[in-house]
Amino acid sequence: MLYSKLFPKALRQAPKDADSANAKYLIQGGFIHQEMAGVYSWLPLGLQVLRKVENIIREEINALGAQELLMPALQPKDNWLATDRWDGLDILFKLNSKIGGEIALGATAEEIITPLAKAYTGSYQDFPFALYQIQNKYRDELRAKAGVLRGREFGMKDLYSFHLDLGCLEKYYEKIAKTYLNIFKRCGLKAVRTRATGGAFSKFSDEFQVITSAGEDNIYYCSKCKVYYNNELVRAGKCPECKTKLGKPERAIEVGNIFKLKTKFSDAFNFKYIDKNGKEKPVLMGCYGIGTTRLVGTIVEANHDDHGIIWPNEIAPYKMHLIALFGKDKKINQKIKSAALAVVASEAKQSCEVLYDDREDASAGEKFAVADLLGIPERVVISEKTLAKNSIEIKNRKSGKVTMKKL
RNA sequence: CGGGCUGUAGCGCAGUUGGUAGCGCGCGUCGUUCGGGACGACGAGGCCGGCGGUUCAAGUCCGCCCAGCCCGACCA
Repeated sequence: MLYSKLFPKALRQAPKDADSANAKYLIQGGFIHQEMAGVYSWLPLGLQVLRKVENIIREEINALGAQELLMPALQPKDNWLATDRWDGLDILFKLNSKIGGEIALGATAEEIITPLAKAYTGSYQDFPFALYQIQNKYRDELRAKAGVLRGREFGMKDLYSFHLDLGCLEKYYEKIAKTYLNIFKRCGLKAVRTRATGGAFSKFSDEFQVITSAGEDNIYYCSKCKVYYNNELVRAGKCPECKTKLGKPERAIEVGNIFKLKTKFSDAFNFKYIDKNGKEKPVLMGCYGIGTTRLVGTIVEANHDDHGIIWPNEIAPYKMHLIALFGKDKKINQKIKSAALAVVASEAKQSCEVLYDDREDASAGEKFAVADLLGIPERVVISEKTLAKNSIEIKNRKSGKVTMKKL
C-alpha cells in the first residue's frame, strides 16, 4: 500500500474530545472516524486491524468445530416478547416499520438463534453443536464512552452451543474458556479469567479481563482460591467463596464473557430434543461473546506510548512501514525509489504486507512521526545514508532497536 | 437518567463594552529545504450547532431545542 494513496492520511493533531488512548490514536491515525456518540466508521487502516482480530477469532473458534453463520440485525418483536426482553432489556433499540409493527435492533442474538436451531433439530443425534457469527450489535447505552471501548453499535463475535446434558455443556464451556485465553494472547493481550455474576442463569459467569489502567471494571485476586473476582461479587473486601480478605482491586477491561444459559432460552422457545427413549427433554445452551471492536480498542490501550500505537505482530495492519527519504540529488532519489520498490516486491513474495511512505514532499520528521503513530511493528528506512552502505535501516517499533541490513 | 463542561474553516483554538469573523495546523500554486511533524510568498476555504426573541444592529444578550465530551448511575 502506498501511503500517498491511503485514505485517509493521519491527522496532525488528535481530536480534542478523545482523551482515552484508543480514541486518540485510532482517530488521529485514521483508523476510525466518529459519526456520533458511540458510533464509528472503520476506515481502511482500522478495518485491516479489525479483520485480523476477527480472523484470529475465526481460526480459533472454527478449530472447536463451531460453524459460522450470519443472522440479521433486524429482529422480530415477538421473539423478544417471548423472552420478556422486549421490555426487560433497557438498552434495546426499537424501530417502527412503515408497514406497521415494531422491530428490535439486535443487541444480541439468542432471540434469533434459539428458534433457528429449534427449526432444524429435534433428535438427540443432532447434538451437541455450536454456531457463531461476527456481527454488529446495537445497544442504546445511556453513556457511550472511551472511544471504541463502549459503543452503541459495535462488533461482536457471539457463539452459541447446544447440548443434551449439563456435563456436555460444562465441558464445552471449559474448552471455550481455554480457547479465549489463546485468542487474547494472539491479540497481544494478557487476559485473566474472572468470575462474575451469572445473571438469572447460574451462580457465576466468567469474564475475560485485560488488566490496564484504562479499565472500567475493578477485579480482585484471591490468592487462596487463585481466582479473579469481579467487583460486583465482592462484598466487604472478602472473597465471595472462601471469605479471605482481598487486596486492592485492579482496573480491567472486559473483552469477553461466557455464560451457561442452560434452559433459559430453550424454555422460552420450547426448544426440546427427543432422547433415545422417545422422551422430550429441554436443550441446554451456552453463549460466549467477544467484543471485536472493543478488543481493538483494548489492544491500543495496552500497547501504546506517547508517540502512538504499538501493534502486536498478528494484529498490525501492515507488517512493515517502509520509508523512503529523498534528498535534492535526483539521481540518488531515483536509486532510493527503485531500492524501495525492490523491497516492496521482495517482501510481497514472502506475503509480507508493506505500507510504503512514498511521499516526496514530506519531511523525514513527519514520516517518522506518522510511522510511530500508526504503530506498524517494523519501520524500514531507505535513504542516501543507507544506500551508501548498500543497506536498509530497520527499527523495531516496540523495542526501538535499530539494525542495518544489507540490500 | 442525574450532575458538570463544550459547540466558531477539515483539525486545534481566539473573538474585548453587541457594529456583520480571526490565528495555528492542514489544503492549493511557486520557490528554498530534506534523518524526528522544515521555511518564505501568494491563495482558497465560514448556515459562528439549530430555531425563536430583544435590538437600528447578535458569534456576542435572553429562551427553547439539538449535538459531543467528562463524572456518576446503569451494563443479560
